[in-house]
This record gives sequence, structure tokens and C-alpha cells, in this order.
Amino acid sequence: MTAFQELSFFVYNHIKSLVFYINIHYHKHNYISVGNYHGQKNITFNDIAKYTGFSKTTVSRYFNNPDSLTLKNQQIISDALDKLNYQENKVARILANGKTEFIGVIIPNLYLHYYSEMLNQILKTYDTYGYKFLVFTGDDHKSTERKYIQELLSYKIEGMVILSHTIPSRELASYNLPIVMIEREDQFVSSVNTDNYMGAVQATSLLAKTGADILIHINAEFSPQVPSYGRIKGFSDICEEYQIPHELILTDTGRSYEESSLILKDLLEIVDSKYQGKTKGIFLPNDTFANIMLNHLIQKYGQLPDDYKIIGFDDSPVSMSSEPVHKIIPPILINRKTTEPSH
DNA sequence: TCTCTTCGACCGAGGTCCGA
DNA sequence: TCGGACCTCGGTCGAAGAGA
Repeated sequence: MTAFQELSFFVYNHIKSLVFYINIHYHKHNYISVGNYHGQKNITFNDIAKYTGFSKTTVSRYFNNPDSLTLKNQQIISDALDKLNYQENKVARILANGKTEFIGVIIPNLYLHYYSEMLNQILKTYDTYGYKFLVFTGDDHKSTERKYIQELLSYKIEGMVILSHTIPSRELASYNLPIVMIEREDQFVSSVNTDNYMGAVQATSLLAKTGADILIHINAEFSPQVPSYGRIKGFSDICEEYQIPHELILTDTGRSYEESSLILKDLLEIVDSKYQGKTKGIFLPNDTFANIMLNHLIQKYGQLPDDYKIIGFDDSPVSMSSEPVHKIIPPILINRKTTEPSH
């Protein structure tokens, strides 16, 4: 068990024991519920109704259509809310109107910076739209992700954002739920994609300008239906069009940081010996892999050697729509120190 | 007639009770 | 043991009543 697993296990058990304590306390004294730790009952509309002498419908109207109440009665209810320390109960609202305001998110993992940053941007939309997110990491296991989707559906989510690529869009469309896929095969659902082809063209062109003798693109194998395939195609097309010496390495890139790191380390050794004395321009499928490669080079040589030029690929588009819509985000080329021309 | 307020069905799933 | 009726949770909402 890793340190992180131990930590999460401890947190889970601690929360579980707290909930158990609260439940025991409730059954023993019948005056406590989860969310209020001080032996005080959760205040409901019924309590406010009893306290003020109004019906609970009138209390409900105070929140949803206050103009239908006299100013005097609004003030009475407002005072009661303060006095009783009322706290909004979203669960009851969901029970009544069926709108959970939950959106499910399935991502392959969080160790790739692309996914964690994407999730970060998705979570930030709460302030604007009010939707909450239930997030699962599928680790590229189809059966696991199907199980997670069933779990999400049981919580009556109002939509799904899919960054995973194990489940085909035809199957996802059958759930009859608003779904947006990001950088995935998207024939039957809405999607948001980067212009991978143009991004690869820009990256490859930049590497070529650095004076590299050989250009190498490392990536996983994708079918042409997957947007990421555009990176492979863009790289190959530019190299062939301008007759640039190149090598395409399509391989399993791993399912964890450690696995990816080992695979990239092995690939680096192969490239290092195969193209000794030549300047190597390496185009990696994402910034995390580019950083891993950079770290291996620094560990080996103490710094980024002059005969290595590294470039990654990342983006963070987000959009949603009820109708199938496919939005293409134009890539922006960012020139960092890892692709400075040789002198 | 209009404004304000109340009543009670309803949402969904699990628990309880009672009769067969 | 089984099945059906009823209740529970906390809100929403349409219909209807009360009063000015």
C-alpha cells in the first residue's frame, strides 16, 4: 500500500467512524442528525411553519416566490430562519423536483496533467452555472467505467462529461442524457476537441526549425476516429511533405505515472543509442510525458543536452450543449526553452 | 376580482404493519 | 412467508378557500 493509499484509507475510516458515532447518538437521544454536530435537530420547513404559525407551503413560497407574501410575513419568516438557524436542504429539493444539479465526469486518470487541469477547469464552472460534479477515474477499464456510469445514473445526474475513450459514443448516446466528450471518438454525442492535426503540424514545424537531424513522435496507437490520431497524422504528413528524417514510435504508454516513466526511460535509451551524435527532436503526446522525458535526460546528463529538443501537447477546452455539436479548439503554439534552436 | 394563504397530492425507495 | 397498504423523509405545485 502506498503512502497516498494509506492516507486515503485513514481519512475514509475516520469519516466512517464519525458517521457511526452520529447515528448511534441519534438513535440513543433521537435529536441529532448528520450535519449538525451539536445535538441540535436539522431545521425543516415544518419546523419553521410550526414556529411561525404558517403552513410549510408559505415557507416554501418565501424562498421561491417571496413577492407572493406580504412584507410583514416575509419578515416573520426571515426572523424565524435566523432564530432557528435554518440551513438549506438540497436533498429534499432533489426529492421534490428531481433536479440533482449533478454532472458526472469520467476521466481516465489524474496523473496526467492534462486531465487534472481539465478537471480543475470543469470544477471552476460551479460558480457560473451551479452544477456539482461527481468524478470517477476509470483507469481505462471498460467494465469499471460502465459500473461508474451506472452509479452516476443512479444519482440522477443531469449530464456527463467523458474524457475516457473505452466506451464508444454510440453506447453513451443510448443513455439519453446530455453528454459531452472531450478529445474522444464522438460520432453520436457532442464533443469538444482541439485541432490535433494543426497542433501536430505546428509542433513538428517548430522542431524542424530547431535544426534537429531526426524528428521522433512517441504516442499510443489510435484509430483514425479518435481526435488524438490527428497528432500522428499531422506529424507524419509534415515530415513526409518536407522529407524530414523521422521516426514514429507507437506503443503502449502505460496506465500509471510509474509505468509511463519506465516506458519513456526505455524509449530514451533506445533513441539515445540509435541516434548517437545526431540532434533529436522529440514530439511527445502531452506535457506530462514531455516533463518525464526531460527529467530522465536531466538525471542522465545533469541538464538538457543540446542535442535534444523536446515538445509536448496539451489543451483545456470545455463546452456543453444539448444537441450533438462538435467544437474544434485551435491550438496555440508555446515555444519554451526545450525547443530553442541549436547554436 | 384580486391578493394572500392553505391544503394535500406528489416525488422514490425503503421500512413497517397486518392480513391471508 | 408473501403481498399490499401505508408511512417516512422535505420540499414543490396546482387547486381552492378566505378576505379585502
